[in-house]
Amino acid sequence: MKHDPVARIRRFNRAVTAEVGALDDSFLGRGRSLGAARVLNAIGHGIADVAALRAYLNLDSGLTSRLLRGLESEGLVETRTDPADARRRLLSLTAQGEAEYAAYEQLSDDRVRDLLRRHPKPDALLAAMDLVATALARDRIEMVEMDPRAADAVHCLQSYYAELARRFSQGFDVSLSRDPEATAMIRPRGSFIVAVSDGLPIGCAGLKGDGGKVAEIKRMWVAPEARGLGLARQMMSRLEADAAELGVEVLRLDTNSALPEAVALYRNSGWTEIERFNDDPYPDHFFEKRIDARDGAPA
Amino acid sequence: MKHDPVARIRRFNRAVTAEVGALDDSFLGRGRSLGAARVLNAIGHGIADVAALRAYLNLDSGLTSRLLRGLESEGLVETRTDPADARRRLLSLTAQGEAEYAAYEQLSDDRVRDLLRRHPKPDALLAAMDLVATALARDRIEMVEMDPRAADAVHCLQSYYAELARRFSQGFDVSLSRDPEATAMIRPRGSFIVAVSDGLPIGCAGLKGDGGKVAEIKRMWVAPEARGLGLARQMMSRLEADAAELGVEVLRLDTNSALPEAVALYRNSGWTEIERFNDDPYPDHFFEKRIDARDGAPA
DNA sequence: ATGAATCCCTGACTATGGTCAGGTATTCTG
DNA sequence: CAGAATACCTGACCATAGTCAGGGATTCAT
Repeated sequence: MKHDPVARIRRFNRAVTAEVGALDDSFLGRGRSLGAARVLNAIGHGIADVAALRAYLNLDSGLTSRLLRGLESEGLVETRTDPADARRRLLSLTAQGEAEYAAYEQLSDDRVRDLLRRHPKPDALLAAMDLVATALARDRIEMVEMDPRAADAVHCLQSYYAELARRFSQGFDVSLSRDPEATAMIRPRGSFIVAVSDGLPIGCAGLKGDGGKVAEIKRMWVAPEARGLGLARQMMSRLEADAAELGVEVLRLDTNSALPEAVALYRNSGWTEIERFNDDPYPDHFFEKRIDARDGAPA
Repeated sequence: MKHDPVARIRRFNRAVTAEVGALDDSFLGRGRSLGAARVLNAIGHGIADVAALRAYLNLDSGLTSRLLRGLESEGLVETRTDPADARRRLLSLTAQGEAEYAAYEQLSDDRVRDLLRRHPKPDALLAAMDLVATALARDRIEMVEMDPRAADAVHCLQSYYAELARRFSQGFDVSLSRDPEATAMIRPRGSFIVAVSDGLPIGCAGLKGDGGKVAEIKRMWVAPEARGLGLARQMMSRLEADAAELGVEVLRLDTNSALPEAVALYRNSGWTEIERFNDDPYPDHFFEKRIDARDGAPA
């Protein structure tokens, strides 16, 4: 078969390899080796010491030193010993290094913008790229606990509200819903989890507590390109563990039949349907789950 | 902005680079350098002489020779001089080479199958990959004239029929439509064009003639992931040139209002709407275009 | 305070990919 | 048929990426 999945993915690989190669070549056009360019970029991206640089680029210690010496002698990078630990060395770009870094960024930005500008459906292209990137990097998805007011969290919450507005026939207005105050989803009262795939936030879920034995799960959302990977379940079990740690014994949540995937998830992961427990206008399904107190850290 | 298009595409690049790198590493696990592995694979894929190999892998003549000598001394590749031109050398795999080639194929197939098997929506993933690959390779789309019974052409035609069946409220049955005989779309009576992006056929269009001054455009189709790139227009102008070469003076075509993109294309590219000229049950719009006789090759 | 661990460096070495200048055999062109 | 062009090869050379052993400075642990 000529148009089977394997042939299609190989075609994808060839296209993408050619693209990456072309970008590398344009980097080479700036007269520096790829290794040196990668180091310069890493430092520009905020890698601040030699150990972090080695880990980030997966380089041998000797090679790292040599590349750094090269960039130093070009006047692009400065090193100084870490005042906190004189064995360590801190890295920074000189003014000239910043300029070179900006030039590299420009090269890659130009390619990206050109690709998008020339495409008839840039949004569809971006969505497709997100889908592929998430699929390829699915083993490297991280669950990060953060303040729900942090940028990545806000990004997820806004996507969540936008999706509700799309799905609910009557629309959705956050102010009408019982918006949990941020501090109720921060320790010691609760917690907030964001699923991050290589820097891009692709899902969130919050545990809203008041210090008592009952807490609520709120704001469960997974980006469209990441659905089906079991992320909701993972975030949920993470929140259950957090709840156990915080001494919570009963979890509750409300949801809406316009979100059938969510209702199905709760039904088959140990939740029992209960009576309405609030007067929020949007939800029409209510669930409860009793959790085992685990060996959580004492408050 | 953190979630802007540039950041998303860079994330895509990182994910894909990591994937390509991992595949290269697994190739390296077979104890051969990447260059040698690439040569072995190219020969396995049917590259049959040294010049084609150089062009395909974009290698220097000296390097090519050295890699070939290496593979020869390992007993994986055989070379013999081309009987038709004794300066040329023909390449082939030995039995052992075939086995090694199959092992490399297996490595890459395994990764692909694993990716698809683990993904919740393999069809969506493949469609996304096709979209990205087509966007990246859009400058390398080829217009190939071929027999409408060739595999790539048949693939396009079947996709076309399937799409009509989906779009027409009454469905679509090829046998009811005036299916042009293949030979009417082959020179000297007509021609058939397939748009190919790195091996994948992504569009087709046929010129159906009878040797006279009037011919018809038939079977214009563009794959969903390639729409908006101007392919239909390109194929059309190619067919017009072919028609001029074949001495055709008037082109006609029929189409259906369920295909508004097509109707719009014809309206704004020099076609005039005319009366129904056949009794095919499906079309409801009919167009005509007078073409200039060019300096086409005399039949 | 002393030995172990760490961080980073240097110097020696290797494999690989890549370039370049010929060189030989063959084919094409007029 | 002579000279130009083509196809492939060899040998010399280079830059880069990468490995490895060891060494100096510093910090940690007991």
